[in-house]
Amino acid sequence: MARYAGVSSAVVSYVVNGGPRPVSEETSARVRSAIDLLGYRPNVSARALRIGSTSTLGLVLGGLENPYFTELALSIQAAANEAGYAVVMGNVDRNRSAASSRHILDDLIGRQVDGFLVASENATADTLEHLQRNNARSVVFDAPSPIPGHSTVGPDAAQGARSAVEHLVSVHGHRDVGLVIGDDGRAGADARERGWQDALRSARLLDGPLARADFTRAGGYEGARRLLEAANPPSAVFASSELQGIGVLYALHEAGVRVPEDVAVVTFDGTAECEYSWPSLTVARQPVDSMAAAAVRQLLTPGASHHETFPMELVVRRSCGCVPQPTTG
Amino acid sequence: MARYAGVSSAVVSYVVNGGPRPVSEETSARVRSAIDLLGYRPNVSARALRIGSTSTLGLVLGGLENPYFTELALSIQAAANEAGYAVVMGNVDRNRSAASSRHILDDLIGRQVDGFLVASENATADTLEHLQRNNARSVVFDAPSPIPGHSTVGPDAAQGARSAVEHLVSVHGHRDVGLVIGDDGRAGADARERGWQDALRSARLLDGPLARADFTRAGGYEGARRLLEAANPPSAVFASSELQGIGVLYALHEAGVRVPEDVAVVTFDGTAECEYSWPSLTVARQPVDSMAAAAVRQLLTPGASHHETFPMELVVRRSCGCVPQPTTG
DNA sequence: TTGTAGGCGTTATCAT
DNA sequence: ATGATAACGCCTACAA
Repeated sequence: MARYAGVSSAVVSYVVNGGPRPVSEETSARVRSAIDLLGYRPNVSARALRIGSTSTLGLVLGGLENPYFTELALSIQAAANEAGYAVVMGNVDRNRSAASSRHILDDLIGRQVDGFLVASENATADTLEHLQRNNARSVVFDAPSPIPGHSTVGPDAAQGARSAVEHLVSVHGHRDVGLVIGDDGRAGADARERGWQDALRSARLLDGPLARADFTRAGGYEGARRLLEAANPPSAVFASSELQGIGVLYALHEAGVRVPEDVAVVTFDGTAECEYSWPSLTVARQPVDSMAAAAVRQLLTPGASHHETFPMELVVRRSCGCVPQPTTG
Repeated sequence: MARYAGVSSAVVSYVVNGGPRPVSEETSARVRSAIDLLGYRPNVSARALRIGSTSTLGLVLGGLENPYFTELALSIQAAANEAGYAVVMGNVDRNRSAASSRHILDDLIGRQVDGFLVASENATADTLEHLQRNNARSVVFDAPSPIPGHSTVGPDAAQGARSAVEHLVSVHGHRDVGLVIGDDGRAGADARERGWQDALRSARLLDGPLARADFTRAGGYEGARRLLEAANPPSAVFASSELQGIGVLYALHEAGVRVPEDVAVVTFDGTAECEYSWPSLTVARQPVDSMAAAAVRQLLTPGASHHETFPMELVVRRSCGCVPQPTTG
């Protein structure tokens, strides 16, 4: 006990956290030296027990194998640490069932985390309700749209998608732009799909062909295969997630189709992976850092819940045709 | 307080954790029903304070932007959860200085984690010593070689590298295999470099050209550029990390060099990213799951510290020349 | 400015 | 088989 080191008792508490009461410079110095002499560290469990706060946030997130989510998680980490909070990952297991996700929440609740950061894809009605029942603070990130009664943060996905497709149309003159997108069972519900549509319609073009497949590399591959097998394949493709974009590229290469000469590609998300794909992918990039910071801020500052939206930025690279290819083909 | 719900006191403890003392079936049932009636959850902080254990492991790991480390972290998570432990990430920030990494450790120590999983690249003498001084259990993972007095887990990197280079030599007949590898200041110290050398020498070939660069995509790009600029570039390249392999591919494409026809490539690590690169990368794959499980096991089971090594597996794909290319070039 | 003491929710020991 | 009770380490009135 550090108390024996100096001569004081609860004064050490005052010193450790600029306590509610002032301490004379002299004793304060003595305590501090004793602290790092004895290598004293406040016991977080005891503090948590007393205070009722663990300075810990729970991150509920599946699919960290998607580099976009990895980046998001890292940024959230950084933002949380910045604010003095640690992050414990909500047991993101590969095979997430309803039961397991309930289990995850209960574990985190039991650990007395001060708040929950829930990825949109994990924010089922069930989950949100469970959280509310245990009156836990929470914010949903990567949210495509507001969720009544909950704080949400997300990109302006429609705008991002639109800007990518508009680039294809107005700069490169494509008139037939296909879409590879996920299938959440609600056709047309995805903002990315709307953005793609908007861009085409306001250019007075017909909706291009569309392939629904998983939001994975394999899904992108499969979607592109379907597009290619048509009698009249499109001259450009918008892959609505970077992972799919990578798969699209693979399918195109495998089929001997040149990118961007034969088919141009643009995509959505924008991690490091699509910077070093070949060709490098033109992409509507998510403002990951800003969104992460906003999510943590919303979680930590009291106030009415609302939806916060962030603009996406078009990053132009080779796959749309902007950078000349080497003299290969 | 759940105690008022039933009529008992510490019996609830016995029933919650099959306690050290038996409980009659009748009261046990009464307690259990009270528990989920009141939605009671044991307070982990209090338990930790009393018991001295938090059922939490600290993961000290920089560079999660490398998908190999992401996979490793995920597997460690899974293994830890399996064993009933949560994982809190050791504030992996982008700009890790000595001071910050010390700060990370102290935070984790204060949180009373039951043990530390430290990535080899973060396991500086300083860090290890600090851990020992605070008598914290720890294990170093992704360790290239034993560290006296510490538990370590790592791949048999020399064997993995050798098998990749041997494939190039014996199956595809390459006689001039370049190496792109990191620079840790100790030339020749890396087991991957030794494996590459061994494979060449036992085939009675001369050491190929060698480029040292960062273990990143950009590093691989830069290394490949240097190899290409030589008057006599090699006919094959071993990139000693997957990230570098991706960068090598990019540089080759950009220069209009065909892979694998003009230059073959093999690499090391083996996450999903190199499965969908073009061409897909032949790779010596790390046994991520086994290593993660072993690290957690070593950390949790008492016993003398030792070094545990895991064999790597060669995954053959297109970049070495095994799969015929489409009729493009 | 500093010391004393009570209590946060658990578990474990000691009685009963 | 179960009820009381002390103690884990910290924070914070309150007293000095």
